[in-house]
Amino acid sequence: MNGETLPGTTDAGERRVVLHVDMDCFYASCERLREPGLVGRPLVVGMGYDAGETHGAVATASYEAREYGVESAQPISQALDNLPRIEDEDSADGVEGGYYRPVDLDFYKEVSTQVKEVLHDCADVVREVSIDEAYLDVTDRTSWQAVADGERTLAEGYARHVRERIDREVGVTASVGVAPNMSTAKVASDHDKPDGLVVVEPGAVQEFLAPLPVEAVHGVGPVTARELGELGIETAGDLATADPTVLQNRFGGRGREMYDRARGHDDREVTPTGRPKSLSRESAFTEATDEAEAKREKVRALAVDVADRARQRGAMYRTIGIKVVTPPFDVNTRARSLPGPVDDSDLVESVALDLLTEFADSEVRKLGVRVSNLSFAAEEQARLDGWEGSAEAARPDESGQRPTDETETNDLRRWLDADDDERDDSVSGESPPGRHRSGQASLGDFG
DNA sequence: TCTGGGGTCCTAGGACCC
DNA sequence: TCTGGGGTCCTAGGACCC
Repeated sequence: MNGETLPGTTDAGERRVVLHVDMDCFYASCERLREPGLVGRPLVVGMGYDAGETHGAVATASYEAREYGVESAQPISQALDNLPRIEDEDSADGVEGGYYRPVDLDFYKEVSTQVKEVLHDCADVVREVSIDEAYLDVTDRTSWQAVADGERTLAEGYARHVRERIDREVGVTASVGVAPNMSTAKVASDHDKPDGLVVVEPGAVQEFLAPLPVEAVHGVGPVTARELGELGIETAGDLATADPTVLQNRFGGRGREMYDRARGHDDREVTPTGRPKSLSRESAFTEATDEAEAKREKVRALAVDVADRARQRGAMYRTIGIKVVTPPFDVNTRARSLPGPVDDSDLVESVALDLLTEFADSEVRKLGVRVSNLSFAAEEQARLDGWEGSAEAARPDESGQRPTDETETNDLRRWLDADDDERDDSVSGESPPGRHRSGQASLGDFG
């Protein structure tokens, strides 16, 4: 192409080549990797499911299982109605039924790591979205240039190569969407699953999107789709030709966003995966309970879990919250922010339990604990070193701890020591002590 | 059909400050 | 006495995604 651009692609952004890689029913593929006998059979992987049980929900169903009406997020009990479990797997040949396995996230993460290694090898910038999904910017590795037969592009060949490498080196299949921007690539990868490859060239974006239902647009879920339907907007094409002012008035910032997406406009850069914003753990009761000690026990366990995970990832948190799901399915959240970032399991536990007291008498079906307002020690330290301009001030002393402001330290100490009533007063009355600047606050630091 | 676990981003109101 | 507006932080909830 000698550096020329196709008609209608004068916009520099249109020359980008973005891949969206979406692993096909990933959990099921992982199970088949270590249990090849499951290949070609209906397979259901259940979350909160134990072998032989009926509780939990479907995390992933293989395409063979989907034929029976088993869907993601379905209760296992319902999946079993649609697809009876094969009880005697050793003599299951020719027997009608499905195979059920509990989720084994650690194993799936190992497989995911192998896939991500291939992806990072194939692209300069990789944004990992989840365990089984990523965006790649491969503009510097390929282009939209047509190859010999004029019907394909270099980009398509490159995407094919990425897919084949994943299959060959890891042994699982992926669907790949190729487009000049992220949102279109995402829709493209969804368009032909499993084992699909859909290429949307810069000049063909609107034409590709127009006939799709609005739900195909990333960010449009069931609630928004229903509201759009009331406005007579059924397809992405309808959305693309709707009045953006009307959309904005009705949906706020999201309105403009879905309008742009439906038109195939998306100038977001593919940026590498960032730090998490929050960490949480949640767990459901087999049956809703109003028993206070059972609830407290669960919250304690979740708190310890979350705090552990935060520590493993080097995260400190300034906000601790709980989630309480009451029947029929009401989600309540409560949160409390601390004066400074901490890394303290006991504190997560005590704050979470304190927040739970409001629900002491409630019937509860599910509980969660979350930490947010995260900061990461190494990063924070580097930033502070830069900002404060004084490496001396920020350097850890011999005990490995950084010098801290004494007033703030005492304030935080007092805040932490205060019993609930006092703390409530200090939070709602006088303002709590100022944010702890060092970014290193930990209960242990003040003992 | 009584609904699993982990996230993200946005909105809206109130407190508080200038 | 009545009268403003802007900005930030916090909490709670909602929609969405995988």
